[in-house]
Amino acid sequence: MLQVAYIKENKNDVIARLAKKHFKDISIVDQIIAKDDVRKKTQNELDEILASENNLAKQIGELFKSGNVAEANDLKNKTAALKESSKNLKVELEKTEIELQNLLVILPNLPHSSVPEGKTPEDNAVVYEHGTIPTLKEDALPHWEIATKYDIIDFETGVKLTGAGFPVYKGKGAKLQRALINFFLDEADKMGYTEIQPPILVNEASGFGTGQLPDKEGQMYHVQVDQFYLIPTAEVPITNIYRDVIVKAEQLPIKNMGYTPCFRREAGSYGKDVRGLNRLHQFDKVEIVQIAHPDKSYEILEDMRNYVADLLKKLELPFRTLKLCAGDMSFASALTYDMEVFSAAQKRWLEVSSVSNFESFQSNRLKLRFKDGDKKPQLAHTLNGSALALPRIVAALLENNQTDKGIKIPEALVKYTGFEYIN
RNA sequence: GGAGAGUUGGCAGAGUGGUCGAUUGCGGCAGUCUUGAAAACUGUUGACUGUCAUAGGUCCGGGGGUUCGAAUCCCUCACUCUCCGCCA
Repeated sequence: MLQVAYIKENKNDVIARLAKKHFKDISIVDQIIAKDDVRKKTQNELDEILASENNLAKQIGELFKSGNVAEANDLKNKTAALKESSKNLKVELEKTEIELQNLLVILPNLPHSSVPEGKTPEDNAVVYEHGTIPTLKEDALPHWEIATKYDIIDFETGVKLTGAGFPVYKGKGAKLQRALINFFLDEADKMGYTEIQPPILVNEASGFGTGQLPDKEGQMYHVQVDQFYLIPTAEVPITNIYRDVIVKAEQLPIKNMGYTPCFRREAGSYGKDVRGLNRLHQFDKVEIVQIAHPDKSYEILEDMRNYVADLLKKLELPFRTLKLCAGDMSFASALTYDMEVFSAAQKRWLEVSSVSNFESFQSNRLKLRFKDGDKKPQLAHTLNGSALALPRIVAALLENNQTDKGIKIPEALVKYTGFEYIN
């Protein structure tokens, strides 16, 4: 959520940047400014009346105390009219505030100045490439066939137990999952991130805090009897730890990370995108989250994306880093890097990580602030990234590492899996 | 699931209708003293809104009500704790 004061002071810049993000309804900016003016005016009127009310109440109290009942009762009558108008103004103010809020939540975050122009994934800029794309033999298999061949992932049984998109990992498949999770956790730990094991069901306030609610309500599984939501990413609980929190400036940056299963309804997805492990309803992910001083957040974003790149190098996967164009970025992001690994048998790039700086967009909603000495509290910046999501990593590992001896496990993972080949 | 108690400022903890945005202690910050530090003493120390700056307004778990006036009374919801039940 953007701040009204910022919108007012930088109106033209805000409009230009919204346009860059291909936001359609630019008139909302003017509506917000007008609505806030109404809010201020109503607030002022109300405050004046409340001040008179407070004043009268004080006088009445003193009159009663000094036994001057007649005069006190006289003053009491005067309060009736004031109460009436303050009551009306309160209703009006509340209505205006809700309308203002409803307008504010429509606006996406503003793209950073370095974000490329563009509307679709084709406009994303490749900023880094690493590794060579392996040339596989003619009989190379896509990962869903490899999974069946070695009996390590059972998609059909997942359908039986739950439904499509809930695979069952077995034997070396399950061990590979565990190995990847531990590898990712250990690597993040080495980088000074504090490991968090959060709840994987969250309440409505948390869903709102990180922006999944109200707009993406349909993307989360909802436990209706208790009004809980299954988390679509560990970002939700790990970031909401700091909802309504004022931290000390010296504590920044705060670096947290955690492994959780993630649940996404993915309504509307179909075709090759959902084949095999490409898109699941339940998957595992290690997420890294940082809370940063506004002056440092872009430096930190670079650290984070380099960290994710290093992970992919250690896994010996060919990958590229994209800087997303303004039109392809998520609602809340100011700058996003996507990491894509090349899946050799499918012959396509698969997104395995997304690293973003949200600047103060999330923290404004979360009321996540920091305090520098005795200066006024100000909004912190939040950043997060997947480091990493498992399924597509597994897909790429299986497809790219097909050898005569079976699927070769990358060196860095062997001490976690305890085996060198899946065969 | 049943019964009871509670929710106050960074923390602890007073406050049961008026001068309470809130006693006090701890913690934090500043100063005195000291070569420096500790101790001691003194002062200071919430957030939001609003103003050029003052002023003013709002906030004592959330929401609603009673009253001229509510942290304090009433209703309601949420959460926490204790006991009982169930149980990994």
